[in-house]
Amino acid sequence: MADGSAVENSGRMTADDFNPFPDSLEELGIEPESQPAPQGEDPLLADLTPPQREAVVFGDGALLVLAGPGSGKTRVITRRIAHLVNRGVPPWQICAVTFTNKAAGEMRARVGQLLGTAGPDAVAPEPPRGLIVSTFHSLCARLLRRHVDLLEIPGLTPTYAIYDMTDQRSLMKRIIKNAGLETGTWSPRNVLGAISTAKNELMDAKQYAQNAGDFYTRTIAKLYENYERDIRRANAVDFDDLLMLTVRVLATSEEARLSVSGRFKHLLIDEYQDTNRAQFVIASLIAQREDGSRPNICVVGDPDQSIYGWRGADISNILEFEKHYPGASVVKLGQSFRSTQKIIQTADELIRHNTQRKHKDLYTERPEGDAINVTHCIDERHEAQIVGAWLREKRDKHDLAWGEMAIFYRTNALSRTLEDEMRVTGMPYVIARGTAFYERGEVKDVLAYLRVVANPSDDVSLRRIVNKPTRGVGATTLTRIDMLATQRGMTLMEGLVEAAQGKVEGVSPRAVKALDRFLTIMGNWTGEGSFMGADISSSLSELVDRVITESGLETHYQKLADKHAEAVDEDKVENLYEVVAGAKQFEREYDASADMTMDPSLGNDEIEATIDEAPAPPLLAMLRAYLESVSLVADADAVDPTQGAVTLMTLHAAKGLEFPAVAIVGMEEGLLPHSRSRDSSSELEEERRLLFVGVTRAEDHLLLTNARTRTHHGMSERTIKSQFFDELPPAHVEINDLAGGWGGGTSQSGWDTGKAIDDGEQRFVPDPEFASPGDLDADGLPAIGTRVRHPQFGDGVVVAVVRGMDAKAKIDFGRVGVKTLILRYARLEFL
DNA sequence: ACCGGTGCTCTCTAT
DNA sequence: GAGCACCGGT
Repeated sequence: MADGSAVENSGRMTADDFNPFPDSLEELGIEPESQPAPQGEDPLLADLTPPQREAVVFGDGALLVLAGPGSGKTRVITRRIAHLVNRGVPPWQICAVTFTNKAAGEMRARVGQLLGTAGPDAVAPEPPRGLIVSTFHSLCARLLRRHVDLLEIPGLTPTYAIYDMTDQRSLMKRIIKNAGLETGTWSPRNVLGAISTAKNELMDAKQYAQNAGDFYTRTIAKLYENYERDIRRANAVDFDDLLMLTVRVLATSEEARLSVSGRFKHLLIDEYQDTNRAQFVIASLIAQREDGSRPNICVVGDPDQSIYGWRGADISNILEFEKHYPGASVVKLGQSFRSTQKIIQTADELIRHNTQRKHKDLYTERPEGDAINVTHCIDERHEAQIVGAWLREKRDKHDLAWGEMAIFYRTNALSRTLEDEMRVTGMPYVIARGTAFYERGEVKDVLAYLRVVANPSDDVSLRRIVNKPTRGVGATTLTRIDMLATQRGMTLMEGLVEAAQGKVEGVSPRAVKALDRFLTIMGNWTGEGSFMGADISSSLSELVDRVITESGLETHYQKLADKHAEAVDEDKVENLYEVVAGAKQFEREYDASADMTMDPSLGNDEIEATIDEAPAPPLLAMLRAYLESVSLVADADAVDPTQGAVTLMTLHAAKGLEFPAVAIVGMEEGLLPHSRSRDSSSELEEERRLLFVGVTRAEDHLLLTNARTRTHHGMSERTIKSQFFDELPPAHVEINDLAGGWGGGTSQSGWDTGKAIDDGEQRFVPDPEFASPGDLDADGLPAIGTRVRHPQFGDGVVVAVVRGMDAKAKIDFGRVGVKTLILRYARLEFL
């Protein structure tokens, strides 16, 4: 990768965790682990510390590994898997669960390497066939696909779609409106949040309704019921359903549970501190032994790195593991092989400020290392420049590659300024946002077509494409059909079929014709539903290719590009073909056996046979598997240190990774800790753990920055530096104040600038360096803190500025309050 | 039915 | 600063 080019890392998911093995492990950025072992000693154990070794060789039963950051937990899991296989456990009886597809892929590659007897010029050894290394959601999607019929939920079949947040919102929005409620007071986001929490605690709509007392929860209960009704009618499940319905399958069907628990004799779970109630139950049900013997369950995690409480993660799963599994053994790994002493001690000092925690000693034998660099910056652009300069210095002076550095932030919105800076200065960068590619409109269009092909009931996808490209089926037509369909309890697709036959009143002849054409195209792809028609594509990528051309999407986007002649529109056409390419790659890498062996009717011999030679899957099965893998792509899957670029990502996505140099930006009250955690000490502690995770990703160099003013809501606002700065050990920190001092303490909560100004705190006294009278910037806008006089409101202070055509300033006029004025019109006098 | 413009709202993390 | 609902012109 040449300097100056930004890498667009789509993180396009291929055959998810099937077998995308690279030619060499170095390509994946994985260091070969095996080292020459002393004669006679097991090479799997040779370079391990005593506690690591204990965890690897631990026999049957329950094992909890409490692993501090950088203590080699991935190493322990992979060695343990390899050790089990060497001990004679058939690989297909082992199931390991990780947090991301990426982590699963790497773990599988490492196990393959450990077990391979490859000589110097042999190709990279493959992991043992049949070994399952997967994420909870992938595993559940696959299990559910095989067993869903056992649930006997009307409308839910193995071709179900997986609805992401956008799909859910669009569905919920319609439900709220249909219920006669305002989407303002009842925001889809909040309603779905409540439903998600309920599902994570395994509470279905009925149970939720039974517990609903007040008006608010009763309304949510009603919406929950309607949501369930509609998502089932669409033959779809959401992310939480994948877990909840898997629990239901395993809990209600003896056959399903026995087929899973009978197969997986060893269960290993990574990042156990982030499991929720549903995941805990799934693990218990899989691990449960029929003969009453002790479950072979090995969980690895670190309570101090629990950062998904907001998503239902229940830290007591790991804290009370010994209670759940009496007689469980515990191994503690406290020694870090990753970070320098200063970084470890800084992280340790920080996390000690959490009161709700069991202390764990962290230590390292690595060198003392550099001091942690804390730099206070003027604004976010300055901050981006500082980070850029710091990274460049790391490359020049410490000989680091771009791929060995990363920038973390609390919210995705912060990436923009950093991107701009890196583009301008020609520093190669990658944003770890695996879902980004699939969030593009044109890509969603193609996928929506494919989803409807696989599952005609998929209401949300059908609405998206029925008139895209425009074919004369407008809002009026659709409303008519929708009303009829709802009345008769049909799916929207069934309504369209009626309408195309001219059976729906109020649908114009023109629209009837358009619908007929639309349905004919769809029918051609699916072989009229049989998926085996004469005119049907034989391969997945061929189908995708046909969908793009025959739907009219290609022409539509090509016309757009011709009309505007802009790169953005050209990209859209390119992206359509990228989907075809992705499908082709999926085809090549898809291992059907992983799906086939989930069949509960298979005996051990049959599983072995299927693993050895899985039959080619029919097109529909292939399409399902492809859509499923696409739905389950995670942002962190896009992390690839071999791309020769600096990686930008959220602190959440950084979990489990490590880099020689790490910069964490936006260390401000309201951002880190986030404003939403202000009123809750447990949430504040989670914010602290989030920073702890970020800090402990660093091997050698760490930079922490904040900006004195930051653009927020399109407004430039004054900030307060993060209270976490005060929790770092001064001896290890080197402070670099480039923002000209910070008036006032950090203990005040005052993220809202307007409110804070009203309390007259000293910190808002304009800094002379920035608020010198009449001080205007390059855009002719007053700096924050500038004193102004208004003929009507009197004297005031600029507290925020909005750039753009109609530049506005938020001005605090004391008694009169804070006003937002359009600078062009405001009769302002600068003092 | 479609398209472009304007004005409004809400703004975290993510499988 | 983006996504959206709404409105008026074609």
